[in-house]
Amino acid sequence: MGGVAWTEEEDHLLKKCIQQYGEGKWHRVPLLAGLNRCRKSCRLRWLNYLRPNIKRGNFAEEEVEMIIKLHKLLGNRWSLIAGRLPGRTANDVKNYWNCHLSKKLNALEAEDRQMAKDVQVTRPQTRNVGSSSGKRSDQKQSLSEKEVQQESSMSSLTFDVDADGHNQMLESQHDNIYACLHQQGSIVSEFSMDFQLEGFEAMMNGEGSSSQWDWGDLLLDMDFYK
DNA sequence: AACTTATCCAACCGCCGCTAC
DNA sequence: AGTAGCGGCGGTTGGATAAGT
Repeated sequence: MGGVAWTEEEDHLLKKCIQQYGEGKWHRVPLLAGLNRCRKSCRLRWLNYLRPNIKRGNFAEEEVEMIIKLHKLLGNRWSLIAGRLPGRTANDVKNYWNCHLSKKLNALEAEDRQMAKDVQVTRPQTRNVGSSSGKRSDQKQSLSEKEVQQESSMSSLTFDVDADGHNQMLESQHDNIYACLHQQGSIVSEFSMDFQLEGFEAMMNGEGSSSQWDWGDLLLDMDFYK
């Protein structure tokens, strides 16, 4: 293990403390519980091991598929991904990804790249980007707190993209992303998810490992959520 | 059976953003 | 505006165990 393993006695003390005082106030937990552990260790032990309804054991096929899809959308934002998998912790998801999926997917991606060499790919171009732009986060940083509050209360982003005779619409309101692909007035497929807007914006700005994300990926994901 | 190597996963560490002062 | 304290997050570590030779 990467540190000193927790004993049953320590687990019992921590559980008792949380039951008595509730979650939060982690800085006080070591003192209240009488544990010789730092606040972070206590929090982690509770979240990853002692919390009720934690699912242990192998990941189901549906869970693995979900992780792959979400990782494509969100990158290494394990807590957000775990939030979509009841009973799974961010640490579990991260470990599973690092041990099982990253190698597997790297191999698959290498294969894809090889195949894509001979294929000309046309990506949809953003035509109308409502209140959001590529520099949205920079703009937001320069806004006053009041302005940010006003903006976030409106937060509706609409994107209208033409590609191959299809209209693609992506809309974000608060914590929800809605996307649909329609042709000749009728919806071909729809996609809806309740992510935090901030995370979505980060993706749009190409921050972090999510920079791989693009319209094509989203449309691919729509199939999954049909 | 004994040893080596690979894999798994709980725990730790350092950083970040937020809040209060 | 600057700073300290906090919760939270992702990356990394290293001991336990399984698999291979």
